[in-house]
Amino acid sequence: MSKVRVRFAPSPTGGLHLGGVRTVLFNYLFAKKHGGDFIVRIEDTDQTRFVEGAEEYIFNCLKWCGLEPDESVQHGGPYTPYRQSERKEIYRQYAEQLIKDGYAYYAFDTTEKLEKMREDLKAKGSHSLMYDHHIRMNMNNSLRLLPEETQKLLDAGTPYVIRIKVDANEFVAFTDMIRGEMEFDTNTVDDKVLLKADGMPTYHLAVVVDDYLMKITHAFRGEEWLPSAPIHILLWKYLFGLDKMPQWAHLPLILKPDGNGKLSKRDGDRLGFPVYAMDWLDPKTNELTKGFKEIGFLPEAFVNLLAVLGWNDGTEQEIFTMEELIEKFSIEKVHKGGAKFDFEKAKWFNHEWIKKLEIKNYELRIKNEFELKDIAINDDAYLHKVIELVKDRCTLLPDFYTQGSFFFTAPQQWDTESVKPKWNEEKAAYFNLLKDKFSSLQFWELEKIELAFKELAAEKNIKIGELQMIFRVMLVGSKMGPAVFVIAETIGKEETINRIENAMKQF
RNA sequence: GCCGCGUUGGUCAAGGGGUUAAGACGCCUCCCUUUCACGGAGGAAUCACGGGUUCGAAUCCCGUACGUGGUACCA
Repeated sequence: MSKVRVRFAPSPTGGLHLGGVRTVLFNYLFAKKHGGDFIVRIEDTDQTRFVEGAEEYIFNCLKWCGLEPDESVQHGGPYTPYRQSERKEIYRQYAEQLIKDGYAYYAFDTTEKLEKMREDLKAKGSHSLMYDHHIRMNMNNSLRLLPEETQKLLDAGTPYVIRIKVDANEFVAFTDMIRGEMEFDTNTVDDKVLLKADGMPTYHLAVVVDDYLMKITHAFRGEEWLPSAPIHILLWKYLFGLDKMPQWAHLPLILKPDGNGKLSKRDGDRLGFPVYAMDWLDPKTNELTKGFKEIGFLPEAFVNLLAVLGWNDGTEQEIFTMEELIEKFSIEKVHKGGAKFDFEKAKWFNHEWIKKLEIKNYELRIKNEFELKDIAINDDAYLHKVIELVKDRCTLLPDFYTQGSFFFTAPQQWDTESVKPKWNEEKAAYFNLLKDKFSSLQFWELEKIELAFKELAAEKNIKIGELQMIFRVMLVGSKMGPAVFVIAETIGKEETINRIENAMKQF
């Protein structure tokens, strides 16, 4: 098996959204499955959009998901530096090589000139507004200018960009691992900028140069890159040779649950669910965007739900561990079409994982949920027992508080609405006797409690069902929770009696 | 506008010439439980449209519609 390297280039301009995590995940699964290295490289070629702290944030998200890279900006690696701003000179060198070989050229056009060019084209009714072979000889670039003129402009320090020279009437073909044979007509691609006026490369140049230097064999990215794939193929052809080019896979998009379009941060805000893996605080705007981690998702569930959004192993299995995903993942089975994100189903995955996962894997986080609400946990074994009792009814981690708080603190409010119609002298007498009967119990065990309760009910000839409901409200405050005798057993004899007494004062 | 990609229930999806067109989420009904869940049993709901090819099309081909992405000195 050949060595596989995969690469992911998240934009460091903000949080890490679902689509981004899924791209990394598919990279990761593929690399692990084929025994390859997994590289994460950060794109920071646009300094105006770069946000401080984004790299660390991305790595924290990946770590939480269990997708730690073998090589990265943070950990260092054999191909340092990984940060594009630190590789600036490398890119320039290749851009100039292209010019020398006649595959690229200097362009001195100002922004205003370019705008005018596009307006003119529009006015003429042209279908395309591209800077391409049709118009390049009308523009201010080294193809039209005499060599001396070009040199003069360069010497004078005139701002310029380097553009790729795309020839007309050619076909560029490549095989996509998901989509199969792809073919593009070069007449539909323009002379893209490779090196910007500030000396930074565009994505087009950087991705090709980095993939070559870092010996990338497989490159996964979102479908939005498909239209610019021919530029990348051409650069490979001109610079390093097509035989060294990595294999491409263009992943489908994750779409909004309602309406249409790519899922964005705004949709999460609008529809009330997170779009980022973890909380992201934008240092520029001080705006906080909620993350899946913080609203109470388990990383196992998060990874699972992302993996099966746009991929399916052909069986009915839906719950996968990371190990299973690595074993069963196959890039050919990734879908071509985008998928709408469904938060209800996402929650279902979390519920399944809460039920399935060993408690010790998330016990600390539950403890934290209680402590946030001022309930101190000092008995781990007791907490363990409570988790076991309520986990079937918890979807998100904070549900453990709403479902389990009464195991730690006595109710302050009671559902008197439900109790009142059933409450009378007879029942009051029953519960007074029950208290005595409970306190005389030598062993506080489930069967003994239940037996005592039922015996007394039979003796007094009262329906057990009504009594149970009242008993539950006494212990819990409302009509919820696990079996009532289990609750009584768990909170203990003394506490049970106290709660009966307290509640009776209210009824 | 131009170019690319896509389209199986409300959503995720299996199936890729002959199937009663799987399964999951959600929804509804019932059972369990005199609580809320979990669990169990059922139910409603789908091949975008129009032409071909074929004995036969969800499946292959061509159009159309719709969606989506690109069309930046953003990635």
